[in-house]
Amino acid sequence: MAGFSVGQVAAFAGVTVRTLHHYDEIGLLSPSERTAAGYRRYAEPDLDRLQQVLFYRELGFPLEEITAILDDPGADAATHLRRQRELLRRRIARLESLAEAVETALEAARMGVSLTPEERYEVFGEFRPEDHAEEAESRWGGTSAWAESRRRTSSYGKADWQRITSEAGELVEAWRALFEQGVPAGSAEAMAVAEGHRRHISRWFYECTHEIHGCLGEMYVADERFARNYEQVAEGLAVYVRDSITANARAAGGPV
Amino acid sequence: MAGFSVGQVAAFAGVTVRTLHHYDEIGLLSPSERTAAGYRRYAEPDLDRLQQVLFYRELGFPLEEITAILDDPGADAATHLRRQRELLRRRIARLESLAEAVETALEAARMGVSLTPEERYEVFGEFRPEDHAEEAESRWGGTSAWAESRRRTSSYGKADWQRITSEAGELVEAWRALFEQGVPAGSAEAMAVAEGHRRHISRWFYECTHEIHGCLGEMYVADERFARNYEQVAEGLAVYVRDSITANARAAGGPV
DNA sequence: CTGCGGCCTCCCGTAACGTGAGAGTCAAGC
DNA sequence: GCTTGACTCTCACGTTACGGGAGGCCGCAG
Repeated sequence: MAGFSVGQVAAFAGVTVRTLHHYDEIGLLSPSERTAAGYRRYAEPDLDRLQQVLFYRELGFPLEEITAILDDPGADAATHLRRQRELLRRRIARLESLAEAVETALEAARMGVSLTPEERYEVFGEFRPEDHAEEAESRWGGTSAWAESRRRTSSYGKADWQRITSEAGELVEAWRALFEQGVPAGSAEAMAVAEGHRRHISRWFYECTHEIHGCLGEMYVADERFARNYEQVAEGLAVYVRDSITANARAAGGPV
Repeated sequence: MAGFSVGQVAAFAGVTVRTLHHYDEIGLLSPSERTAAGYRRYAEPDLDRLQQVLFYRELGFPLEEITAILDDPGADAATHLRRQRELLRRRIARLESLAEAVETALEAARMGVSLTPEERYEVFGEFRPEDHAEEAESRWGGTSAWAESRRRTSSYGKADWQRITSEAGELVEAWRALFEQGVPAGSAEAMAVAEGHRRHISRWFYECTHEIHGCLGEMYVADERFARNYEQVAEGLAVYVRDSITANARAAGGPV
C-alpha cells in the first residue's frame, strides 16, 4: 500500500501519534488520504511538510504561525531554506554567547575569583545589542516609531554603527562632565546636551519629538536596564539625564 | 528602598509580571521579602536565581525540574556551570547539524539539482547517529540492555566505530548477496549471517540473546526507519533479514 | 472466530503562562 | 489633602500544544 500509517510516521519522525492527530485537527498537517475505514495515510509530500513543521517547531514557532508560513503561496522551497538558515544562524549565535558567558563564569570559579554582580549581569540580563533588539520588539513592536527605526537601521553599515555609538558616547560623556561639575540639570548647557541627544535619535532612528524624548528620559530612570547604563558611568547620572531632558522639553514646547 | 519591584525585575529580565507571579506561586522563585502592603521585593540573590531559571528554561527544561535542580543542595555554582556548558554544547551541535543540512539543501537548490527523497530524509528524519541515540533513549531508556550499551559505547573511539560500521556493512552485504542469489532465508548460510549479526551486537553493544535478536528482526521490518536501511540496499531485504534471524533463533533455542 | 495490536474519535488533564476583573497602594501634582 | 494615574495585589478563566485514557472499529494471525 502506498503511504504510511500514523504510527509509522510518528515513529519515523520521533513524535507521538497524538501529535499527528493534533496537527491534523488544526489543519497544520492533514494526511493527503484516508483509507475506507478512516485510517490516515501519509504520502511523501506530507512527510516533507512534517519536516518543515518540525524544523520551525524546534526553533520555537507557534503552530499557527508555522501554518501561515508553510501555506504562504509566495514562498518556495529556497525561500524557506534561506529563512531557516538565517534563523539557525541567530539561534546558534545566541547560544554561543551564552556558552561564552558560562565559560567565563566557570573560569572565574576555577580561579577562585568571585564575579561582581555587574559582571554577572553583563552576560545574561545586560544590554547586549541582540537582547535589546529582541526586547525592544516585544515592547514597541507595533508602534510606528519602531517600524521607522527598523526601516532606517536596516541599511546601516559597520561605519554607521561606529559613528552612532561614538556620538552616543560623546553625549553621555558631556552629561557626565556637567553632572560632576555640579552644573544643574536645568541649565542651558545640560539642556543643550539633551537637545543633542534628541537630534541624535531623530537623525539615526526615528522622528523624536520633545514629548517622546520626555518619555525616553523617564524610562532611563524607571527602567533598570537603561538606568544601569548611566549609573555605571556615574551614580545619579540617570536622574540627571532625565531631568535635563525634561527641562529641555519643557523649555521647547510646554509641559511634558 | 532595597530590592526591586515585580515590574522592574520583569522589565529587567525580559519576562512578564505574570511570569514572576507564576514562579512565585509554584515556589520556583519567591521574592525574599514583601512590603507591608504585600508588594513583592526582589533582592540580588533572587535576581541571580532568576537568571539560572531563565537559562534552564531557554534550554527547554520544565519548571518543576528547574526547581529540583536549583534546590539541590549537593550542587554548587560550578556544578551548574559545567552542566550548563555541556547542555549548550549539545544544543549547539544539534543546531549546527541542522544548519549543515539546510546548507546542503540550499546548495542543491541553487544548482538546480533536486534531491531524492532519500537524500532529504538523510539529513533530518533519517538515521543520523545522534537522532538514533535520542530516539533510542526515549524508547529503551529504562531497559538494562540500553544501560549496558550506553556504558560500553561510551568508551569507543573513532577506530572502534569505523570497525563497527564496517562489520555491520559486511553483514548487510552478505545478506544481500544471499538474497539476490535466491538462497532461502532459512538456509544455513543465511542463518550463519544472522548469527554473525547477533554476535556483532553482543560484542559491541549488549548481551543479545536469540530471543532479543528475534525481536530486533521483527522491528527491522515493522519500523520504517530500520526497514528503509535494508530496503535501500535491496527491495525485500528487510523481510529476508528478519526471516533469517527468526530461523536462526528457532534453530538455536526453540520457538521465538 | 477470536484475540490482539493498531487505529479511530471524543474528552478530560496539564504546563506555562495570557488576560482581564476588581480592589488596594503610592508618589506626584493641583 | 485629595485626586489621579501608574503600579500592585489576588482570584479566576482562557490558551497552546499536546498527554493519556475510554470506548469502539479494523485487520490479520492462529
